[in-house]
Amino acid sequence: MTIIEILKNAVLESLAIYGQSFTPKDFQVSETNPEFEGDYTVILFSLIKNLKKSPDVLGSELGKHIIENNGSIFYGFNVIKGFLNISVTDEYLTAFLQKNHNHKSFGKQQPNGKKIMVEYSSPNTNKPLHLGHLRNNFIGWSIAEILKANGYEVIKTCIVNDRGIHICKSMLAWQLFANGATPQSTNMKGDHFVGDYYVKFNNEYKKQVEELIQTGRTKDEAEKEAPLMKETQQMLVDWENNDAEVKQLWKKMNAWVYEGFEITYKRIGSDFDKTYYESETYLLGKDFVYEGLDKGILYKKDDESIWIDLTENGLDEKLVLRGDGTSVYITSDIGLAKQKYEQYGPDQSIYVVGDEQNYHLKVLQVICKKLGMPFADGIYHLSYGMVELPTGKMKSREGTVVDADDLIDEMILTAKRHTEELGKVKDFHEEELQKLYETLGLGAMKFYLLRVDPKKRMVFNPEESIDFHGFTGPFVQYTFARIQSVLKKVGSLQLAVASEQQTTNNYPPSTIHQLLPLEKQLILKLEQFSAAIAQARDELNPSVIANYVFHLAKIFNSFYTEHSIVNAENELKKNLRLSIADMTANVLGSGMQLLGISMPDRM
RNA sequence: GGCCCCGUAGCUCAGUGGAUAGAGCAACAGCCUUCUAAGCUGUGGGUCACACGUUCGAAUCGUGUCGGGGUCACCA
Repeated sequence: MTIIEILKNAVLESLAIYGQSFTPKDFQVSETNPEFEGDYTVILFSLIKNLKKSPDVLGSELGKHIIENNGSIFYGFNVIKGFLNISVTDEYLTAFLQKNHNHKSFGKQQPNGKKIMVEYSSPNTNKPLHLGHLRNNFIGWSIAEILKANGYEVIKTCIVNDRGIHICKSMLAWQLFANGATPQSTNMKGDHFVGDYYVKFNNEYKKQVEELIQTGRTKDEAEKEAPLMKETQQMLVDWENNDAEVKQLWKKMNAWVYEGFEITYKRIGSDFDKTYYESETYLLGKDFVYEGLDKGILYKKDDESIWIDLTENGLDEKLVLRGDGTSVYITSDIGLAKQKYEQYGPDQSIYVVGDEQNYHLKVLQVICKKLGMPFADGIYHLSYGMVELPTGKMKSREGTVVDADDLIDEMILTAKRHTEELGKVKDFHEEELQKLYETLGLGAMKFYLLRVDPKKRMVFNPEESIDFHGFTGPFVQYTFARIQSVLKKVGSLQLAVASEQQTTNNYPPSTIHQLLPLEKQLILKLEQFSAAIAQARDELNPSVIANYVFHLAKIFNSFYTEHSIVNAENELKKNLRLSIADMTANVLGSGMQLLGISMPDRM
């Protein structure tokens, strides 16, 4: 149990003396504002109405009662206006520290038997990944880790959008303009190579449309009649008819893209337990359409197309099958959702998808519900905001995207520059250096993208490079490296002995009441780690963890500057501070691991 | 136009019913003979878009206005 939970229970027990029943939701407990004495605060306003007591009287009575019955945990209180401020005893905190400082998985929950699927990443195979994909990947990966830390079994999945008209565009452009060039012959990364042909297509297509408009066509007509568009559509038809030549080209170009993606995914540490390919799933979902038709949930229009009416849900009428019997996006998505459920039987299925698809995901869930799918209620759209540039949205077609590979390179280079300027690791071998640059560069980038609430849009300014100071990944990594340095200096042997002494022989009573403010603050903060993990799960929000580790590191750095660990006043203090340092490093390490960020021992 | 999201310091963001609204960056002033200065300490910086309302108490909840974005495809 956390201290806040203990305090809440203590309040409830104390309230029982008034003969009324209360629940934990009837009052709030928060951290005490630093300007007042105390560690945690019970807010009394919501209670005084029912009890018809003044805040002062209620606060005093509660405070007294809580301390009488929980003397080993709480020791002093004051009541100011409607706030009851209570202090936590040093005994409790030191005992907590002794018990947990060496506990590597502190804060994490035991398996709870529930299974959650997390779908993220979902790239298109016609262009390389950009900054928006990075945000998606980092959020998805981190959410999976956070769920695991809360005891869930997690299956990470990815649906690759490897077919459709947009894929044919780059295929056609390659056929027309490449003269047989390959990633090898041009020495390019496969996904970038293919992406360039997608851009090429759009440029040429635009020219054709403009020419047609000059001959007097409307924009709509021109867009439909442009030869490139007609050829693309023909190619899609050929693809669906299993035309050998088209399929072969498709396979060849997709292989190039996968090769490129593989490199990027490996660098950023994204991985999946199961990858679905749209080319294999796009035909799914037709069976339920005919079922739904029989049940009268769906209806057919004159042109044989099949629809569902969602107007009673505040949505529109939605097409689920074209007149020619082919699927649309929503149909295969429902089919895939069903397949995922049949294959893995998750209790919940989280879709990490951009907020521009809010409507689509809403429709998906509503249709599944109407069709009586058992997994409908478990669908959850983790809707994250777009990464925008100061000039607005990133648009592939206008070349205003921040390329993922470029950004990663730049981050690693910046890490290298900082490291060389500081010159602290001159004894590192080339391989160690390279690893360090990656750890720091990726750490900075992941932290930057995860420290913001996923739901919110965020602005990235390419002119200002991502920082390595302040509220950043490297700041937390630096704190960790400093601790490692201290622990190394003392030697792991001594630390082991120290912790053994502490658990077998308690501190003499005369010394335990003397935690210094920063020591106490740190232990209190460490104690809140499990609450942070739980909050991150409740909100499906990695930024909770980013904020937590930053604040912990911040307090530690103040402590580190203020008090010497190795040259502490006496052996007891030294052991205490070593335990604090050790536990801080452990918690920073597991917190950052939840964000997909690794820690260097030196930097 | 309908529906949805957002508006907090110069910039990027926390805070979503509690005490005098916080960080980081940027600016300025200090701190390395002592465990890593990618650090620490301090200063300045706010009409929480605006108005009205609910409440003992509102950045937080409600209504309206203004501003920004998304979406409303037989694209994915």
